[in-house]
Amino acid sequence: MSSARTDTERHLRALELPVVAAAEALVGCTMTHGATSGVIVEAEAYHEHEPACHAFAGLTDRTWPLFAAPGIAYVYRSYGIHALLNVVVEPEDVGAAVLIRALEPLTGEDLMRARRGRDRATELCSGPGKLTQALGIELDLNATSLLDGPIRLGPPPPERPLPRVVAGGRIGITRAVELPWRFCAAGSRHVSRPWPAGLLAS
DNA sequence: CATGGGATTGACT
DNA sequence: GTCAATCCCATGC
Repeated sequence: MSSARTDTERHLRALELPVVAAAEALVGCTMTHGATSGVIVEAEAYHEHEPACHAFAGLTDRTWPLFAAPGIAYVYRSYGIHALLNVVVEPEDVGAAVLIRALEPLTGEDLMRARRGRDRATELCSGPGKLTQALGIELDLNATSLLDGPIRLGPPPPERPLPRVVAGGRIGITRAVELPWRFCAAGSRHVSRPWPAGLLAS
């Protein structure tokens, strides 16, 4: 695929892929809620067969959206404080999702600044808890469709080259840390953390 | 039913 | 670098 051409179906194709490929393919796509939107610059894959995934515990009151059809949001409370946004993928009855970890702000930056109480563009959406705050996403949007809204997953912005993607270990987990299931837009200043030296080119 | 910990962030030393 | 905030859920007694 040419990196100089965007693709209006990329987000839809990503929803049909296995979760690791989906996480990589979603980098460069857009996420929109109301007037705010951004380009995904960091995402991580989670799958029920590995212990860092909530779905590892099986089907529960908390995890059921992970086992639902691809294209819905899994939004959960982290550390009692933050709402974290995932894109559910893989067929129904398979628990898998892509955690959206960082966005490059595209529209509604001033509203993001007001919600976040921060000015610099790189402080608005550079973390999974930050971007939900910037976009106004809370737990009431759990299990809603990412194709019909209110939150919308969309294709990469037209006329923008797709980013090169680098892979590395996932952040903030204690189990299955060896899996290189974190994907970042190479060179982006909007990621949650700079990638370590060991990151592999994709 | 009590408890421990977490896919985080921001403030502070 | 350290640490508290804060709450839902899974686990174990």
